[in-house]
Amino acid sequence: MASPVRIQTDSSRSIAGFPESPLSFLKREDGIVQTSDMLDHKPRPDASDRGHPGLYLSCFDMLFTEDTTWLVRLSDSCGPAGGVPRLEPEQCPVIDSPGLGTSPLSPTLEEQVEERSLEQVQSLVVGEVLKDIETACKLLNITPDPMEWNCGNVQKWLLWTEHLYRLPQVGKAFQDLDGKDLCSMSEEDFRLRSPQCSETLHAHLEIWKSAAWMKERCAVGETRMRETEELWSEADSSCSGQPIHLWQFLRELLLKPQSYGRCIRWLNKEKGIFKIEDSAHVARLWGLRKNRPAMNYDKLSRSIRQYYKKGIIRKPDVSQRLVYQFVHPV
DNA sequence: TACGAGGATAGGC
DNA sequence: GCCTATCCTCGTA
Repeated sequence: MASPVRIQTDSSRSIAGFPESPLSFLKREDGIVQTSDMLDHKPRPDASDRGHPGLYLSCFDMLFTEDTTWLVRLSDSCGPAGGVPRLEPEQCPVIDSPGLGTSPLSPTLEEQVEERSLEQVQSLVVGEVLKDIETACKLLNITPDPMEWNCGNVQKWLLWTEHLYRLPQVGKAFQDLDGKDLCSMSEEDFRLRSPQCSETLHAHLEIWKSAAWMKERCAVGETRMRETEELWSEADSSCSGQPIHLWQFLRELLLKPQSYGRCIRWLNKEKGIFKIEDSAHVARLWGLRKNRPAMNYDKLSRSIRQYYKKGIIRKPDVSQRLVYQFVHPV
């Protein structure tokens, strides 16, 4: 299996300085790009073994290591004199592969086809990142733009990031910061507060900032927007201002199989039958959502069973472990 | 050992 | 009062 996508911020150009820093380039020497679905979702020990604070985004499915083969390059070419063309997010990234488009000679047909394929796959990658950030925002009930976060939002994001990358708890080191403070921090600032996790946190924040920048500056693809809005309109509980119920949260996860299909999935959507594939993971997500770090499946399942009496969830006719059924399917 | 069922209690809203 | 978290006992696979 080819190595996963890796994103690296180019330290020679400050991303923190925005706005000239869209998530714009993915590069790899052998010209093979992997989409999120191809990636391993487990933290890979080899990165930490090398002493590299690799980011293994179990949800975002992106990677960050010190390996410079992959590069997220800041584009100052989005438009003349800093102007930004109105590009769809899928159009913004440009694959810059050695041997492709850099030859003084006209590229061969084969090269052109390969370049187009790379662009398409890369567009998928960027699209997935944006989509996953939106999903995380909904689950955490925070805005996608870190600049708008209050201290509580920052803590939620930190919890989420700790969870994604199996980091030690770092919330206390950042408890006095809001989003603006966080975004103004350099990697060195992160290092001062959290020597262990500074690179991971900083890089992850840069991805979020880049995504927020793209969302703001680039016209979001109408199709994707519609799809996203439809998705959320089905199960959006976070916009109502009401506290989310567990059954709503489970339905949210079920409606995003691209993100959570590995931990919870429909067995029979028409009948509302679903299976919790990774009980611990679902419990952790629920704990994150509710700010209950001690949440576990034992407690979550007890809450689910409370729905039996209310007629919201029940066990299916043929009872199976970790399988439940919505009494009133979507 | 993990999961399932359900009683009891506490706390937040 | 409702909802959820938490703790508990007991049973089952």
